[in-house]
Amino acid sequence: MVTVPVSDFALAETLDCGQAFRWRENDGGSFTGVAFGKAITLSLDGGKLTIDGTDEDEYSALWESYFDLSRDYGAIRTALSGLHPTLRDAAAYAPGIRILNQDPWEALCSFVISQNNNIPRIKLIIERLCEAFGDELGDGLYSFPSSGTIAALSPDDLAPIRAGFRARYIIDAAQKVALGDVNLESLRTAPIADARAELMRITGVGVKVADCTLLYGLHRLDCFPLDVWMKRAMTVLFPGLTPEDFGEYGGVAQQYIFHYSRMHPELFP
DNA sequence: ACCCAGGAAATTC
DNA sequence: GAATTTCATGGG
Repeated sequence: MVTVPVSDFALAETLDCGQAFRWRENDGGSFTGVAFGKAITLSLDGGKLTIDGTDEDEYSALWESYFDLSRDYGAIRTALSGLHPTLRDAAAYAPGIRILNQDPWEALCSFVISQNNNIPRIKLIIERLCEAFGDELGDGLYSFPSSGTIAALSPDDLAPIRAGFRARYIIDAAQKVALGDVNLESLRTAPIADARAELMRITGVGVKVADCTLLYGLHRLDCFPLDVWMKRAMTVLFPGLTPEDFGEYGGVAQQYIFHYSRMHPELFP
């Protein structure tokens, strides 16, 4: 168990805003989930974050980075708020959002599953994937299966998770990652256009899934994924602006806007 | 029986 | 090449 002071961080805003799919809210507002093969429970009380299921060493090596706790999101929010009044409103609506440092393979696989799908069902498919092919961690929790594990499967093997037409996409992604044909780690520093093109060599990965992988899996904070919600939001709330106009922290802006738009569907008749 | 879902591939024009 | 159709599944 570890307790640390935090600011600009809210559990529900960060863990249930569509960037990660494996965190569940418990009674009382704590969250339980699995990342990098470790299960933890988080609670936040008066600016103090408590993580149950870890220790100081693991916190420093993993969770501080996973939750991006050493970055000054207050400063990012201030900078973004000056760009556009509606962006200021969106950032003020959920000021506790942080962009997670997820495992790149998990992010890639999750956003392949996300295509033409809705968030509740995305979560169900991913949970079935983990339960069937991940390692059991106790308490009904499972790790996300490695690319090597999935690479050895056939579409028939994946039938029980009911991913539909995405099954063969999942397998192609796993094979390219497991064989090193696509080197995810090299995409942390590659020029963003090259990184996107490399990901799009995978069947089932287009611009949107590639950008989500770069932002949520490789922490490329300038990536600005455009899904159906964001396209609507750009047309209605930010006419004339492009993703590039949001700058080096465009990905953070994107997440503020995505969450704000999803919580205010009445803005989009 | 519709329609849609954090899209992308396959087909058609 | 750009526009349209199809893809598998579940929920409303």
